[in-house]
Amino acid sequence: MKVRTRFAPSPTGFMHIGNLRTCLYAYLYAKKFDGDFILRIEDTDRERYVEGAVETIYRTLQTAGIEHDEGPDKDKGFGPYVQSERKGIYLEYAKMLVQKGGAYYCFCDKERLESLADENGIKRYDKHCLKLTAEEVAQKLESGLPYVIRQNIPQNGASEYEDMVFGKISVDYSELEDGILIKSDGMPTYNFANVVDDHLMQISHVIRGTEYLSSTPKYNLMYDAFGWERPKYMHLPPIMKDEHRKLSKRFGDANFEDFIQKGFLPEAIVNYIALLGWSPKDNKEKMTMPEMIEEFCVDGISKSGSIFDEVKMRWLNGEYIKQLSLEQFMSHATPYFESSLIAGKYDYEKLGKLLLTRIETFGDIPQKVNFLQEFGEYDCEMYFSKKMKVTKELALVIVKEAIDVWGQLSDWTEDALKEKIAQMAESLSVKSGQVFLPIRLAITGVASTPGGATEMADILGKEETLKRLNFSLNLLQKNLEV
RNA sequence: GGCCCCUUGGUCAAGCGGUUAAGACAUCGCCCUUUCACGGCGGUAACAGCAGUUCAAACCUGCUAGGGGUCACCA
Repeated sequence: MKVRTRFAPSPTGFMHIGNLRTCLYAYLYAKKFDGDFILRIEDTDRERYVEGAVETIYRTLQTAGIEHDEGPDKDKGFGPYVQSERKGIYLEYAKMLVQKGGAYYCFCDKERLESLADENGIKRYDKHCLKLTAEEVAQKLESGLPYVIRQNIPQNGASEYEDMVFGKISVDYSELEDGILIKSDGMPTYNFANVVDDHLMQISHVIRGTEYLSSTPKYNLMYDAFGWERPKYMHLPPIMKDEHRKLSKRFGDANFEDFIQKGFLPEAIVNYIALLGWSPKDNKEKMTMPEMIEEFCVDGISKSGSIFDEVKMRWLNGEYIKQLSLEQFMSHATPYFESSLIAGKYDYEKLGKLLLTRIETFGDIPQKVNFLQEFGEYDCEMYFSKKMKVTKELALVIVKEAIDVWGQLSDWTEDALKEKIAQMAESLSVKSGQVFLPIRLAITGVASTPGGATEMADILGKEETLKRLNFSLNLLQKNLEV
């Protein structure tokens, strides 16, 4: 049988990392077995529908590098792929299920349903309308009474199935409710639509979150009642925000497009989330999509939830950035230079060369380069370095010397600047590191810079460099007087 | 609360009855480097607890604890 998996999001907003991972695994599994990956839009809840959400789904899949074989935009004969456009199909099948005894019409109103609440406030339907005779049902239908169609779950027994990651799952029928299959607005609920669609679309493997783990027996009951073959199930553990909370859309957590905005590379995000809840046999961490497809395997999927760690994703992203060519790097980086304080000033490419190995996300760029524009009072304690044997007193001497020596320099190039530093070190009889450190600090005012003293001086230019050296000289003098 | 499921360092995780219990991120230290980084090397740090099965248990069983999921005319 051909492997066919699907990703079936509901268009209720953006795509968070958890959704994307489910989608990714479904894709990887299908591709691993040369199967089809289908995109289906589950929009049966009209109240939660969010304008533009479908576009977000397409966009996200595309930038993530996940290509669907079938979907609303690619009908391969199993469409429509949007549930709201399949309304008639569900009703037809629901009626069929009623015929087979797997479902029944229910006319109970809200008040009656409310009265069913037990001491815990949990309402369980009491099969009240199952007792209606065919004639009574026909009569009520005729009179235009609002109705729903409910699943008829056996009173006794248990349902069992084999989940690909969790193994044997068994649930007692008594735990299951006669859930609504067709709502009073004629739309199916997820519970019904997913079963009908998965069957009609010949989905072989249902891959979704663990929230469905214990309701799957209900779906199996329907497959059985219809006389359909059950699909294989692969339930995935959740991705957590922290120890207790799941990543949630509602809270605006871990939105894929936000990360792109923050300067993450899509490949890095996809690579990272693939590793949340799954690990390849050889424990390799950095993988391309084809490699993931090759390596993907169910026994590598874990059963417990994993906490989303942005720090590690940043690291991985940094690894991806480091392998970019300067040209590729610049095309990503330029917008971030443009949004920084140095927009329109300085040589982006010169900075880019330095930044390439020094940032983890492109979003780091502004704060790494802002000092070029923003220079003023800073903490003189930074001059003190036990390791380099630098003190504020020594720094003062060196800055003074630099103003003198660099000030006379006409050939403002890195090489020349470097040469002068060597000279200064010699004439002051200190190590060159003891010269570099104070100068770098004096012209930048920050502890960590995208490059060394001469690189920074080169980028700043002679005039600005000298201006800053003088400013720092002053600052140091004042600081030492007190 | 009922039911289903889960539990290896701070985090992601390997492990499938016999291991000095991998690796990665983070953290710490050292080295490299002329300063910022990159890089290299090393350290700290884990089987939730208790019983049982077994010559032998992180791996099997049971209980306890903790955590998650579910119990909608949401998906």
